Amino acid sequence: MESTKQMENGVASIKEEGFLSRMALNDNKAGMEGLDRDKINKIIMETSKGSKFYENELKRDQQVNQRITKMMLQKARITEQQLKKAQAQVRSVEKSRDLSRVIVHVDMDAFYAAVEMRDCPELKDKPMAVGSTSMLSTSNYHARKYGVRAAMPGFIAKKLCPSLVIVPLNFDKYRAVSNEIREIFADYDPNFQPMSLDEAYLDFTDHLEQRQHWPESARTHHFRKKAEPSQEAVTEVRELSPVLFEDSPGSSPSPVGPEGVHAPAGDFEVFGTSVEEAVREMRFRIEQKTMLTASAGIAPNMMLAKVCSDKNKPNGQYRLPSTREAVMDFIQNLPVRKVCGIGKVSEKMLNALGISTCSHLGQQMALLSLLFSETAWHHFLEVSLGLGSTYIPRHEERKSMSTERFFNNFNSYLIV
DNA sequence: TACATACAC
DNA sequence: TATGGTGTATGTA
Repeated sequence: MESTKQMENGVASIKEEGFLSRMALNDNKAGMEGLDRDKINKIIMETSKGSKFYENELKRDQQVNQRITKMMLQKARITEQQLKKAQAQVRSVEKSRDLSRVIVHVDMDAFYAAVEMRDCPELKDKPMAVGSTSMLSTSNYHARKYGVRAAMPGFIAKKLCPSLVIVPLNFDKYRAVSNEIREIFADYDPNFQPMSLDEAYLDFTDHLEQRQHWPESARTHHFRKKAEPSQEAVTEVRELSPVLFEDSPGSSPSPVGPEGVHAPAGDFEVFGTSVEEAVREMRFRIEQKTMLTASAGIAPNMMLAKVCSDKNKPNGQYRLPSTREAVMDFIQNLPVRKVCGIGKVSEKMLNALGISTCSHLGQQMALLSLLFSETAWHHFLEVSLGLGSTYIPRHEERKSMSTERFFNNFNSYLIV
């Protein structure tokens, strides 16, 4: 009874934009909190109206709406048997919970935009995006305040922010930086899994075990060398690191960590042996090597680590403790849309059922078993319990990305 | 098997 | 003027 009531409330309170939700701004990204969605969406709609693209999106949205009405018709009363069956599955899947691994998700902050800002300091204080007038790949945090974000066409972004500077893509540069950060990743997990040029999953478990026996010297890392006396007046190099966000958490704030970390007084810093310290060290090395910042999430599985890496973005990290209680707590109010694999369509369908957070998901497993395929349902079930993969497939095992392979071959071909 | 849809980057 | 290109996974005819 209680759950039905909650559902009705849910339906009533869904952020009302059932109309063309696929076109609306997706502010599900760091640096986009508290924007005037209505105003932004109005501009997006007005600019898009009548275009071929708009008509197509309209059609697709209606298709999804049809799926939803169909689903609502199927939404018969849940039998006691289905409820029991769902509960049994929950218990069984719960038993598979594995909290023994330490998974890290690393993600460069506004990657392409940050590279361009690094190489052209004039861009630093300006709202800018990388891409073209027809499509943007990413935007800096300045631009995000205007609602300008990745996957938005440049001409619409220009309407939202007339002073926006659009820089064309320099893939060769991003690829070079990517190689640099991957070298660092490999020191922590030789089998790390890159998801794109700027993002990877790492299993830190083995590294942490080794690390406990490491001397300080192995945990000491130097700041990028300062100006040589012979060189022309180069100011403190750290200042060259692009400032992404005014109140950025920063990567080296902890003057005294839990393990009595050395304050970064000299030109080096000693990192501790905990996970946090190891990850902070990795981010420090990335910043020193590339002058770009990364964010990271630490959790017992990939699904959670991914969500965590977004939590203190940019230039921050977040660790979710490896206890069932901490995980369930974390999941509680997590919007389903934040979960990797749940996109705009799934979100809309779930919303129609009054489900917007992961705890709602858990409350409605019986109903969902009625309306979704076995695999989709199983995914929802795992999400609602905060479960995810704890095994990161090694490099060779991965289904190769053709572009990656192509470029690697291309490079070696050039070298020869 | 072939095609469509959803999703991610 | 104008809304990517490419890969994986899944569902269906």
